[in-house]
Amino acid sequence: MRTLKYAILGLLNNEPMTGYDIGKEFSKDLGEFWNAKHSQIYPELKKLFDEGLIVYEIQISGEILEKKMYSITEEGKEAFLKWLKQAEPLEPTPKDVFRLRMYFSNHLDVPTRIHLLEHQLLQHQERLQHLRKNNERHQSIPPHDSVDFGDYFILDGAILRETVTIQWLENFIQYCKSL
Amino acid sequence: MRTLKYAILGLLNNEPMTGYDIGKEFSKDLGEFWNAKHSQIYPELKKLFDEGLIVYEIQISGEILEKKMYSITEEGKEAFLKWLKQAEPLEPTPKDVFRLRMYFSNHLDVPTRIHLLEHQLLQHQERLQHLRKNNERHQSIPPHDSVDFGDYFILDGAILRETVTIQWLENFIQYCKSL
DNA sequence: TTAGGACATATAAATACATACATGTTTATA
DNA sequence: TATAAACATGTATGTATTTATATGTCCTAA
Repeated sequence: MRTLKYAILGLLNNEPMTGYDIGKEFSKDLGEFWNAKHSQIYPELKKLFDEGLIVYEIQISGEILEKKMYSITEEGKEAFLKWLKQAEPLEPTPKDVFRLRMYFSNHLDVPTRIHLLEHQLLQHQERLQHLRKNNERHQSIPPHDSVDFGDYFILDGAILRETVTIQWLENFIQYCKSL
Repeated sequence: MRTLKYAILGLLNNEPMTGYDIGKEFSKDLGEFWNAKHSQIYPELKKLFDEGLIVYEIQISGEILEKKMYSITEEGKEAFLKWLKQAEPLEPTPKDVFRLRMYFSNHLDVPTRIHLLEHQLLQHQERLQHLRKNNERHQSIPPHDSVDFGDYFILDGAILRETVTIQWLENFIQYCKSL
């Protein structure tokens, strides 16, 4: 599917950046739904360059440090927009180790079960708080054609997702405590 | 992390089955949170056998068709239970191509955006219906130490997840239509 | 009785991803 | 002015996963 390809093209379609910058983007809100390590990013950038979808310009930081500032080509924009417009069949639901564990939870004694659930709950509460904090940035819905719109959109989705996960966990903790 | 290893051990901990059966399990409710193709299952079974965590008995179906009925060993049970009890740090949030696409949605004209959202919505509605149908099997919460408990638990989570995804999509469709 | 779908197992090849190795420079701050 | 954190780019190796290739048998329904 080459999804990373399009993630990178999409970022470069907004503004030129370095491989390092792309890695940083993946640690922000976008990282809630897509990410890659630099060991995947740099080879992919080379590939996209070979395909003529991006170009770069070497910039000097300080005295000698070279960085490659990548930007998207016309061909790259076309490829990106073609991908962006595509309506695709639903992907298989994403893997989730914790839920796999809970699938087998009948083999756990009740206190251990509660402990695992509460441990998970705490972490989701922290993530939710973090997401809400990020969301404060948006005072209202950003203009639909601004770069911020997508960020607002998926942050909203991430917050809903965490909220419902927390509900689910709390629900089952309560049930287990009633046993 | 060898998660597939534990998914398989967990299934065999419930009852002996063949590689083919394991594949079928991954196409049921469990598949909402973990799955693997047979090309991954068979080599993993060989590996688990080499590690002494499972054994098999050859059974004949019909006249000649051999099938390997796998069952878990004591060592396998121990390994499985040890894994099951572990409280682990939150995994990174799962990748989601559609949300990645929507992150870049400011580059789409509004009708295309609505079309993509509605296409996605329809598919999630179908999945939700399918999950609800599966859930009818459970008249009430199964006993906490029965094999059905985990199934009920994660089905409930899957239904909540789809419900909130649909809410999110409907919300944004409405917003886009107001533009 | 025959054809199609389900049952059954396996390997090969390619892609995707994570972890580790490798090597530096620049900037802010203590 | 030293030092730690952030900036910056790459490769190597191993693991995980998907898609394709390969080869059958068994069962059910028309």
